[in-house]
Amino acid sequence: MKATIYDVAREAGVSIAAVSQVMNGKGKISEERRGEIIKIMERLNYQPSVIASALTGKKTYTLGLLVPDISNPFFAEIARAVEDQGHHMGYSLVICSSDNKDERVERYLNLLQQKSVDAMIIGTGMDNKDMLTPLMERAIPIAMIAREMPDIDVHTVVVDDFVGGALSATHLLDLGHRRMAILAEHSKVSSSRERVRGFKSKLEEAGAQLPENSVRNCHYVVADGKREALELLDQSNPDRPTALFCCNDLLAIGALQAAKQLGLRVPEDLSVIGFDNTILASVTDPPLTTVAQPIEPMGKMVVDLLIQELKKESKAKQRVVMRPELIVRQSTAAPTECD
Amino acid sequence: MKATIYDVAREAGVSIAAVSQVMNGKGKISEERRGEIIKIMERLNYQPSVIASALTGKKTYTLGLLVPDISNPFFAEIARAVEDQGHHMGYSLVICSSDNKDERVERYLNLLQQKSVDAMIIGTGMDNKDMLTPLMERAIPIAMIAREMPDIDVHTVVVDDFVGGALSATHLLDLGHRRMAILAEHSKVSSSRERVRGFKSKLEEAGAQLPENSVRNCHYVVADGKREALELLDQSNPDRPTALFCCNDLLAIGALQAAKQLGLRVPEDLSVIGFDNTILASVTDPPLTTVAQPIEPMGKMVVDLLIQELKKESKAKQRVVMRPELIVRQSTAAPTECD
DNA sequence: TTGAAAGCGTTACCAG
DNA sequence: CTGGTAACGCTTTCAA
Repeated sequence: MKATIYDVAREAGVSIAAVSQVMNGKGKISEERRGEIIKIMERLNYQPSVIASALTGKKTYTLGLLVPDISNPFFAEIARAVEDQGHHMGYSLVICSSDNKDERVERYLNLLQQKSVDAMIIGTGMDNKDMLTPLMERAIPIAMIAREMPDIDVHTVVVDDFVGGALSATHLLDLGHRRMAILAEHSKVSSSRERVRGFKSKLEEAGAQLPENSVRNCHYVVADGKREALELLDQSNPDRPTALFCCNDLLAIGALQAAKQLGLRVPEDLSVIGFDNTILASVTDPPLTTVAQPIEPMGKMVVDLLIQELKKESKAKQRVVMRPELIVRQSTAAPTECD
Repeated sequence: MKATIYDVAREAGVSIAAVSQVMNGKGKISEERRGEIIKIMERLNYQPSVIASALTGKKTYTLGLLVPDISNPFFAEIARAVEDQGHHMGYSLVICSSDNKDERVERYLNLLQQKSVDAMIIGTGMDNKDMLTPLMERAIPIAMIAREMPDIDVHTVVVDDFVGGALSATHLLDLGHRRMAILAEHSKVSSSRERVRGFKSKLEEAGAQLPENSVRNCHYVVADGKREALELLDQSNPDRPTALFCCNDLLAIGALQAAKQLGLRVPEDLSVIGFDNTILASVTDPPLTTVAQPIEPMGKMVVDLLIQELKKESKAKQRVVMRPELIVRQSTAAPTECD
């Protein structure tokens, strides 16, 4: 069996208290004893039980990460950034994919609580904001990443989605597009809503108008994006858009596939713009113009915020907004007029 | 504060043992009391502490997943499959990215032990097989996924990598290629070694020969693949290969990028074949011919194997080998002769 | 049926 | 400095 603190104490001929102290560097122990004890710990290959120490009120050194889908490259990249910084600070990560379903969110939230994670990072949307109140009552630090929950006092790390949408609109307008449409995520996703808002606002500024029914809400998967794009690009529609703003790279890929299926060339016949700048954007055909989020800094930041709160070094919840950046690749170009 | 079993007991006017029993459905309790207690638990929003119950010898209901890099789409997809099945069985997942570095593997292995995960899923290679022995001594169930560790008695779920390599070779040979090269992963990765073996064996069967120095070991990132491909495709080389077999999709993407940079058309001037059939393969330019692994069944299988062992329902370690499938897309074609 | 009590492995307080 | 010892929240005998 695994060696316990008792084994070490017995072997060293001291009390468990002494052993505990050398582990935590607390209390006073003679250098001599300390050295001996350490030697014994090594010999026995003693590994203190996180479980036991957590029970006495200490931390579990575990963070929960709730995202819609870890197999979505954007969230996988977020997870990696969070994992790295967490690991760096001595924390490990349990990941949960919610599929944007409230019931799954709730289950996972409960589970993570029962497992006493030290803090929670939430990158998934949810309709019912009350789901977080139990956590807040229990004073479990919470941070949102790439997503917001207004009216709730938690840390938040986001990119300026409004600006990201605006950036895209400006790019498309500059290129000469006037008839555009949007592939948005599920309406419960705050970031997507903001992107749409930013995009529209620039359009209005420029006097351009979105045709009726041209903002499509999709679940965040490729198939949905494709289906909606297919409808939007329906040849029989005289007002067919010349450009599509997609609220994430996956949707953009769906749009690309739809275009290919319809025999539309990108970017000649249709411009497509994505969001997130995941690895996908760099490998598509053609490579995707997209709005980049600074994923790594964002991941690092949430962890820092949370750990700071855990150490009680911080008082107020912070909201940090990072700058998006338009990455122009080859899926956007001036529209070729042919009406 | 959080309600404990004591709160419930006091409120219900019973002993904590009674409460414990209704939670675990053990022992005998009158229906009457049972109902009351349940009511109280709900009223108090009581959530038993996994930590505490784990300390008394029960499980933590947590699985560790060790992969090279969670932001690599292949492993992200694996993680999702594992998470789903785990969640289904009541387990959560802590993920660890090793970057294929033994020191990181070791750190994580220790960490997961200290946190008392119930079992470990390993999808990362390691040089030093002894790292697993402490786990085995402590009887922590281990399963390898998409990777093997010979000489070690653990569950293993892999695709038949040898066959996958052979499939690729056959495809390329049928197309008429004779001069080929390979972009392999780090030599410590068993799956990659097998793929190379399978590929070579078919080549030899056909009397084709790999030129000197044409199996390149790369770390598993795109940049490496590109750099090596650049060398392999060096124009000044009269024996420049007409086809590249890449041991994963990421490497294939690197090859695609190298080809583009050199002005080589794919598949006309160069055929490229990947492995894994991640989402990446379907979106590249051109879409990638690749060998598919049944990721979801594999993820489900490891979890089942492990849980089965945890329940002591199983005796021997199993090794399950699944069938790879060649997915032909547009990155492979007959070579155009021009020597 | 029910409850008292002994752990599980640590931490932390408090006397020596 | 050092060692007892009471928690921590739950499970599990063992009596009653």
